[in-house]
Amino acid sequence: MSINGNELLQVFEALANPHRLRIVAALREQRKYVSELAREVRMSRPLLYLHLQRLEAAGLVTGNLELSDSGKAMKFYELADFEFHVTSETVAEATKTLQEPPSSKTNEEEE
Amino acid sequence: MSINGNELLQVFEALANPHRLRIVAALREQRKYVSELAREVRMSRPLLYLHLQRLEAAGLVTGNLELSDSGKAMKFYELADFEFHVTSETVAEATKTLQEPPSSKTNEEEE
DNA sequence: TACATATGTAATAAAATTATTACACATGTA
DNA sequence: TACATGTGTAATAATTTTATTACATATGTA
Repeated sequence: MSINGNELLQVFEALANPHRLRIVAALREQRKYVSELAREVRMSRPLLYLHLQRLEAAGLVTGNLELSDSGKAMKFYELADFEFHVTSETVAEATKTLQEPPSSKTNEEEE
Repeated sequence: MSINGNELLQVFEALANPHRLRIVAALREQRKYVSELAREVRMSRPLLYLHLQRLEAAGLVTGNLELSDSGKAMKFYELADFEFHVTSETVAEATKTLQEPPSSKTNEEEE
C-alpha cells in the first residue's frame, strides 16, 4: 500500500514554502515550543501558527501542550518521522486515489 | 552533493497542485502534445501552459516543439527522470542552501 | 500591582496562484 | 474560402495563501 493521493498532495503543499522548510530544519535539532521557535525563525507567532498548522495537517510535525515546571503552558512541536520516495511512478500511483473536494463543478456537463 | 534548497522548493511547489500531479501521471504513459494533453486532463490550453511551465521550471518535464509529418507545429512534453528522497534530514540539508530572493526586508534591523 | 512571557484566535490586508477570456498566427482539408 | 486543428500570449478575474494587527487569557517574578 502506497500513500494516498490527497495525503501526498498535502505533504507537497506543506513543503512548498521556504518558511516551512526552515521550520522543519529548526525542529530537527530538538523539539521547541512555539514562542521559542518564533524567535528562532524570526516570525510572528500568529504567522508561525499558520505554518505549523499546515505542517501538522500534513503529518510532518506534531504539537503537544504541556505545563512547564513553573506551571506555565508551553506548546511543544516536534518532527514526525517521515520518508517519501518521489518519482514519476510514485506520483502517478498516488494520483490514482486523488480526488478533488466534492465542491465546484464536478459533474455539471460532459461532452 | 545533494539538491539545492531553492531547487527542492521549486519541486515541491510544482507538485503542490492536483492538476499538476495529474499531468505528471498522464505523461507517464508517453509524451504528448499540448492540445492532446489538454483534452485528456480536461483543461483549457492557456491554463495547461501555466502548469506545464511550472513543472518545466522545476525540471520535472521538458517541452519540445516539433513539426508533424504534415508540417504542423506540435509541442511535445515528456517527463524528466526525477527521484527525490524526502525526509526531515534531506529537507534540513537542502534548507541550508535556501535563500529568499534578494528583495523584501532582508537586513533592516536586528535586535 | 506592573511587567515579562506563555498560548490562542479573529479580523483584515497584501501578495501570489490559479483560471478565464480574447486574441494573433499557421497548416491541412473540404 | 471556410473550417478544424495546432501554437502562443496578454489582460483580467477569481481564489487561495501568506502576513499583519489587535485582541483575550494565564502564570511567575519584581
